[in-house]
Amino acid sequence: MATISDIARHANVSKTTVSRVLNGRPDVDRATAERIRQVVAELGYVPSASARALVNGRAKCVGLLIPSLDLAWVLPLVEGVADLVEAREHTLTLHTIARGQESLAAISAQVNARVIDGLIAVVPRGLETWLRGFVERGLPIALIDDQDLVPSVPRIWATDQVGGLDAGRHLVALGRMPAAAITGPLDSIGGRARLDGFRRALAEASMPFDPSLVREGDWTIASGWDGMRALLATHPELRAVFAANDLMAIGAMRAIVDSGRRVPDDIAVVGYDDIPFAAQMIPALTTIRQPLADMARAAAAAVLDALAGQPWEPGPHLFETSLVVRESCGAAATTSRLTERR
Amino acid sequence: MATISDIARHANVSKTTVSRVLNGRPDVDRATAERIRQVVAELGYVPSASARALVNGRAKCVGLLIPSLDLAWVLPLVEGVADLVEAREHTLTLHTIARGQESLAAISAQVNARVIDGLIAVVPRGLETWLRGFVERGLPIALIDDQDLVPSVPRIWATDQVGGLDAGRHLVALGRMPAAAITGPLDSIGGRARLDGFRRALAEASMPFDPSLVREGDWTIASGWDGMRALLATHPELRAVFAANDLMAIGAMRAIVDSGRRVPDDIAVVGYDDIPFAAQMIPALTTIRQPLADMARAAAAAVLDALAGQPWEPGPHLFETSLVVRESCGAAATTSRLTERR
DNA sequence: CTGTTAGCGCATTCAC
DNA sequence: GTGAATGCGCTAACAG
Repeated sequence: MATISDIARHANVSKTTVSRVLNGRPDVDRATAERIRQVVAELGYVPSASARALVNGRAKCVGLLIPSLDLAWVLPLVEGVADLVEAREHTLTLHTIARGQESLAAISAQVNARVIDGLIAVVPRGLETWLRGFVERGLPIALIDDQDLVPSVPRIWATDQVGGLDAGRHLVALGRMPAAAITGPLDSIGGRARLDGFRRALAEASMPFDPSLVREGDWTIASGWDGMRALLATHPELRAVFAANDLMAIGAMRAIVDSGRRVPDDIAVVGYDDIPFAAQMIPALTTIRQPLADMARAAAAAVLDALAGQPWEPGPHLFETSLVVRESCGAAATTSRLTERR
Repeated sequence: MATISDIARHANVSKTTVSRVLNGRPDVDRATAERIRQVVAELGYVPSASARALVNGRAKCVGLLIPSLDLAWVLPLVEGVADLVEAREHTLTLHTIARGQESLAAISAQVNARVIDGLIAVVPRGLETWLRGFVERGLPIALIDDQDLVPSVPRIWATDQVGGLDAGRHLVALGRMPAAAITGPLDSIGGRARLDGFRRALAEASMPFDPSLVREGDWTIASGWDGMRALLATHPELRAVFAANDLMAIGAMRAIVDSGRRVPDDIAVVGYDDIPFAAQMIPALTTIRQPLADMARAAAAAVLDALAGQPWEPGPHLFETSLVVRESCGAAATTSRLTERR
């Protein structure tokens, strides 16, 4: 492997000059610069990332921390982040907390060893302490969908309450009452906001709100299934259900079918997130779309900007949700299905 | 940030000695070692990764190259790799070829800059040249599901033909004839092998093989949908279809439903891969399971072992496929559904 | 415009 | 058992 010294020797200049043209400094003679570039190309020279990292104090690398890849809604996030990080010529490292504390310790080690310059985190509860530690050490961080637990960093968020509202309104407009809700954990901001929105939609329509029509889930398919089964048992007259994420909606759909009912004929379901598979379900899932990839790009941009020395913008960055009407509520625009699949 | 010098000073020893205990060398006095460890803990010292990388020539980092995160079957692969890489105390960088040549160039740059010590690649066609280049530069590589295009590296594979055979046998046993097939690209080894297995199953049962019952897809949902529509148009008497991957199977299911038929009542479908969502489809998809996560771990192990100086085992590593019976063929073990969902 | 000197943080000879 | 010196490949003063 060629080093900067090799280039310097072959081009009859000092390492410094080579370094200058490598970093695009203007104060180099056109001719020498060209000659150096020539040699660089001939020898196929590429500067050592570790040497640069050592001297610059930056590895040009950002980490992405996610709870797990099992959660389908993280995929658009990973894609969005990967996209921007690569475009800005940084490396992306992937970290999950699949192995619990052990994983956290590993990530913490990476941070301390300065292998990553910044972190984009999709925060599960219970990570605040670690994250705060990182912030204190001066690590640029952006949080996606967080719990407001780590203040003074950029937080990327979507309009949860509006989302719940739109979901509820859709069901109301379709006359699918009574409608139940399977919520996210109610000790999470997002979980509460989505439910609040839903309740507001009912209130708008002067529909009574029945607490027994609400089941608290934990974002998993299994909890959606459980919640729906319970709901169906106690409220056989149900006409619709709003699940606070698509995973739970999928679980709910299964429970509905298992009970011998049909979607959407007997029960309408609207989900939340618009994960890639929502459009592939049969019937295709009507859902509240979060612009996950855009949110991810915003998060990545925040830490990348910070690393580039640009103004740091702590606080919430809000993104808009939107209702995606498909088949699971019986109000499908049939043609759209085809479009989505090609 | 504390450096090794700080530790040395605080512990009244030389940097050399600190380095020794840090790297677990035996030739250090018990007491001094203990004292040093003490100081390290107190100051929360963590060695700089870049400094180490520079002097060791290794960054303790391996890259994972995948075509895209949109392909659901890569998820278990990413998980498997992430799992093992983390366990072996390395960093995992993620690379997609979402932006085509540009992406490749970026990855190539990373390799040349020595940010990664090894590479695990899920090889789409068209990458052979790049990959060969990496191999020539001495980069440890493992290939998952490759096309046999890069010889002399470990290649992780599953028993494609057996998979196709099992799928065909299942349909034969169920009496679901005539059965069609939507294949992968027939210029890929895997695509051909799965079809060959399927044909063998028909031959075993002395069923005639009708070429018009075979449609070539490209692994995408859209191609599964297209293929199924064409099949249905020309062969309305169809009773079953074998799709060479789950994505195409999902597309096929949609086409079947769009045509007014039902799965599995009218047409049985069996897929291939067992992606996470296969079990969540309604009806749940019967499929040929590839132990994707295990395969990924094997790939990761191969490059990690190579990096650890252990024997390099080029050539194919074969994994076994297995039939997972769910609902889409009408032969469901009903209880299993619940188990899978919890 | 260019080269000399120094040092980033660590591991590794080689002495002692 | 321990330490002083040297260098990994690169960038950053500081001179000229």
